[in-house]
Amino acid sequence: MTTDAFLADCRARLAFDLLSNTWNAVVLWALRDGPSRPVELRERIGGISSKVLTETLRRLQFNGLVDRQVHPDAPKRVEYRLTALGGTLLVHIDAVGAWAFEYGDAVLAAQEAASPPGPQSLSSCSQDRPMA
Amino acid sequence: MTTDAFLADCRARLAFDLLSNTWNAVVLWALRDGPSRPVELRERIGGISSKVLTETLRRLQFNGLVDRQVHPDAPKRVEYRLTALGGTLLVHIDAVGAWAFEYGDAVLAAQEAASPPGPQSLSSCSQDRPMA
DNA sequence: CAGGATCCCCCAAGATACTG
DNA sequence: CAGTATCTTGGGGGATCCTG
Repeated sequence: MTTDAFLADCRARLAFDLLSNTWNAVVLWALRDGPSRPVELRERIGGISSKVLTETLRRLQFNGLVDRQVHPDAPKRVEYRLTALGGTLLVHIDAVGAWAFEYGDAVLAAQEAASPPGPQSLSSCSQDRPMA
Repeated sequence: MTTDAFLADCRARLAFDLLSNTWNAVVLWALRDGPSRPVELRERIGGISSKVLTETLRRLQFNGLVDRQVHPDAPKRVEYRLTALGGTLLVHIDAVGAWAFEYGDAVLAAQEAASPPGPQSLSSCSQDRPMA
């Protein structure tokens, strides 16, 4: 853990990569309250297209974080749920979510302090999530 | 937290966005052991260009997570350090890093189990970090 | 409703070169 | 060594249409 620590230490990177895209964390978070169907997830999340949701779920599944189940009912019924592994990661995602609740304002304050004088910038929510 | 929970709940999103790019988390992590100069960070991280490092640091600074200090020495000397706010987030990033140490193998196993028969795929590290 | 297939756009991130 | 300026690209992610 001294010189070329990080490249060598790719284990940690692996996890960071897992969270370094727009939807993985959000979708995992959306699965916190139990198995859900895609429609449910979509309305719960908001602003994610069906295509992207599927991609994300498949990606999570590929990494062993999510499990897909098809109930052979009359109208096909699909459910996604966290795997045990996914559950262990969710804990930390939750923690980050909680962090946001506590310090989100501080971040927004810093952003406003940093950005120019622009008077009417305050962001209540919705559209304005400026930069990564 | 019922219907349109997540969009409303943009606080959490704000934090997820903070981690939803390739370098933010890694750089924060690289700052865990105290103030560092860009060169140090670069060699510690590995694989990040000077340009991208600067961009990342500036972005973190913009969000109030990192602090930039210029020592007016003979050869200009710049240091970046975590802010108090950044420290509070680092805790959780650390947790994710630790998670990776514990469950990284499980993820890789899942990946291999999922991908076709391909015999010689085992990834020790280095280049092969397949997908997000 | 689940989720493929397509087309398209944009920008994060890489490479390279230059300044103080 | 710190940082900026350009140019380029890959692919994530949006929109739309179509199927079982």
